Amino acid sequence: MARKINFDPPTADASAQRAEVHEAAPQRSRPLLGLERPIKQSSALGAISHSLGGISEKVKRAEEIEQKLIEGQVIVELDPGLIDNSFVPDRMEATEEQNAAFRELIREHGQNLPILVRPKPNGAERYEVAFGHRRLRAARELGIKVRAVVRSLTDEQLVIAQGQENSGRTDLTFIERARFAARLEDRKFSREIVMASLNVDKAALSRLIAIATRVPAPVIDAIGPAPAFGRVRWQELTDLLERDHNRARALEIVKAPTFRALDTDKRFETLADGLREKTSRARAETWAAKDGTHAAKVSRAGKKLALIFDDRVAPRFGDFVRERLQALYDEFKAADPPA
DNA sequence: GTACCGTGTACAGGCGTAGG
DNA sequence: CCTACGCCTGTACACGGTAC
Repeated sequence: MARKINFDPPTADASAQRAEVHEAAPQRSRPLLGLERPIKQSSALGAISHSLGGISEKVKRAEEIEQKLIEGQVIVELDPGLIDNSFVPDRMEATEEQNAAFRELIREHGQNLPILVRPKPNGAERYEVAFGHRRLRAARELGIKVRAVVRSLTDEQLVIAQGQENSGRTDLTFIERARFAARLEDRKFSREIVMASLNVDKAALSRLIAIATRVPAPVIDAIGPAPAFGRVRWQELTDLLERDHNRARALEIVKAPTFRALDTDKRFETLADGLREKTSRARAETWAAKDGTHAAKVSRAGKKLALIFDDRVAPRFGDFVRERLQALYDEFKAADPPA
């Protein structure tokens, strides 16, 4: 299990730096409307590391992470127009139905949990969201203020907060996580940071990045988040894409209007099926004897090779071969002994 | 040579679902 | 309701490459 990273600097002046962070948000002269409700001063971010072990429900865990991140901070109401999305996107675009449902939830019950933003590092009078993208979007669309906690965060802290919140909630699909990891890697974040952000170990991170970079971006975009498919199926698709001319074929398949009309999981399945068919057909060949009889078919799929005998073409030839498998195997071993 | 890192493979456990 | 099954996820471990 990868550990959570501690946001507090491990130096002797950690408390001084924390105090600075706490003061930073209220001091900035930004058009902050609405309430300013100090909760309590505490070692908010650092506490994440110690408190999540026994909580089983994912949503509770995500909320706990959020609580720790916003604990001790001032909640303000911000104009969504002043807030930009994270510089590293994570979630793929939700469907309009999902957005509408979430919007209605906010409209009816209000925004219970604040989002986390940081002042833009370039000094402009704008903010950048670490987590709460959906709440922000809903507020934008409803034309209402969004309740937010403002913290000064480094780039590393921002992506860790963003990633850990998503990991806790597990509402990012495998490919969304893979993309997020690859984007962080692209931006030269250390493996340490990316591992902490996604809450994965180095092996898992390696797989995430490998898949996100080996599958062409247009293919991922065309498939979408595919929530029904995890690491194994994406790995399989990645392998399929790297065989023969499957890459070009995949790009053709995803362009088709009929493909785009499917939902995201169906798109994944359709593409995988299409590439599998192509692979097996391309590798199936007929073996012809010297007398011209098409006595067997050889079909290769991945690491498996199948021989198919047709009794109508070469009666009993299949049984003949089967009875001699041991002799063939012995001959094979003698000719090609293991190293 | 040793330590570390990234990668790939195999396996076990958990979870959801279909079928009896 | 129980069981079998398939799939996803986390983990352990081995291997190759690289830095020291």
